[in-house]
Parts: sequence; structure tokens; C-alpha cells
Amino acid sequence: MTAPLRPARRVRSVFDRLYTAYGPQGWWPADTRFEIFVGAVLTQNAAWTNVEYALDHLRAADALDAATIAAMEPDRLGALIRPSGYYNIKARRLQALCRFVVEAGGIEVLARRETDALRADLLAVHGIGHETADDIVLYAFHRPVFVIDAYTRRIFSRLGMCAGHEPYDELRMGFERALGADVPVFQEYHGLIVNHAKAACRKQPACADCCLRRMCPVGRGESSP
DNA sequence: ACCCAGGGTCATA
DNA sequence: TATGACCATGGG
Repeated sequence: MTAPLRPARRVRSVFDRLYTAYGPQGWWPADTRFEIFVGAVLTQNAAWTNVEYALDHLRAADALDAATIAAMEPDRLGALIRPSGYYNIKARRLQALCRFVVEAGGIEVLARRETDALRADLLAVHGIGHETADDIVLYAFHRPVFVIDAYTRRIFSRLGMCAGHEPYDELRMGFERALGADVPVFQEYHGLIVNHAKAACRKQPACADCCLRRMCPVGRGESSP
């Protein structure tokens, strides 16, 4: 698999089928830009329903802003975000991110930064990895950066379009080459991938009524899971 | 009871 | 570069 995610037409075809099957996803589900920052950390290896509970608690405590969270007692923050899991770790990560926002001068200042520099600085924050950084860059700042997650690897390796264990940036740039710098498509595509993974690919045998059946070696009986 | 969720860090080889 | 332990709640 020297050149993953090729030909580009195939990558676009997957998008078309997912979009036809599920419609627009409207990602990221958030009221404000700062909520995307917080949600991106809280959703790390956690169900989104649990993240909503945590966001509700922060809202109810009037603590949904960077300065407040940065200055909060860690144990109190942990108690507020408890339902999203890993609450001690995530409290620390959230404070690191909020400290970064405050020191930068606020989200409006960050919004003027160049995409690559912004991405690099977010990655340098404790607890912010590739996916979390790119969630923020794509959904909060509307920059053309494609988000790779475990579902993306699973679905596209199953389709035979990548090995699945490539380095993050190799896959990310593969999608960006195939699709061009298209922010609305990137935003929808990632949401569709997550939705599809939950809607279809987890129930086995998955391929009988899967919208990607005709593109899938497994769905056409060419190999076995 | 078991499995996993819209990951990331850290230690180790 | 690449594994593995660890973190923790709630829903199926």
C-alpha cells in the first residue's frame, strides 16, 4: 500500500455514498467555538452522550470559558466533567488547553494564525494529540484539515484503500490530496464516517445492507473478516 | 457480565 | 518505529 487512498475518485465515491445514505451530519454539534475546544478533549475515547452531561454541568456552573476553567480547582473541574470519564486526566488536559487559549489572548486571536502554525502549537499542548488538534482546527477554525480517527482507519482498510496502520499525517494528507481543500466536505465526511461506523459497520455481518457494499471486498465475498 | 466509546501519554525495546 | 499499561464513566 505505497500510495493509500487512491484513486481520488474512489475517495469521493465513498463520500457520495455515505452522504446519500445518511444525509448531512451538521458536525460539530456545539453552540460556541469554545465548546468545540472543550468537547474535543472530553470526547477522547468517550461516548458523546457522556460528553453532553459534562458540558451541561460546565454550563450550569457558568464555567464554559477558558479563563474560568484555567483558574478552577482541579478537583472541582474533575467533579464537573466526571461523566465523560478519565476525569482526572481530562481536567488536567482541559486546563492545559485553556491556559494555552488565555496566554494566546483568546480564541479570536488564535483565529488569525496560519493553519500549520496553529496546528503545531495545539499539538504541543499537553493532552492534545493529532485528532483533537485537527477537530479544533477543522471545526472551530474552518481550516481544510482532514480528521483521521480509528473509524477512518477501520473503514478504509476494510475497503482495501489503505493498510490502516499508516502514520496519522500520511492518511490525513491522502484524504486532503484526494478531496482538495474543501472545508464543508471535510466537516461532513468525518461526521459521516463516525455515523456510518456506528450505524452499519459494527453489526456483523455488516455488508448485507451497507451503503458501501459495492465498493467493499468483504461485501462482495472476496475475502473473509 | 462483558464490551466499547468521536485518544493521548508515558515507559519500554 | 512500535507495542503495551494506564486512565474511568455510562449505555448496549
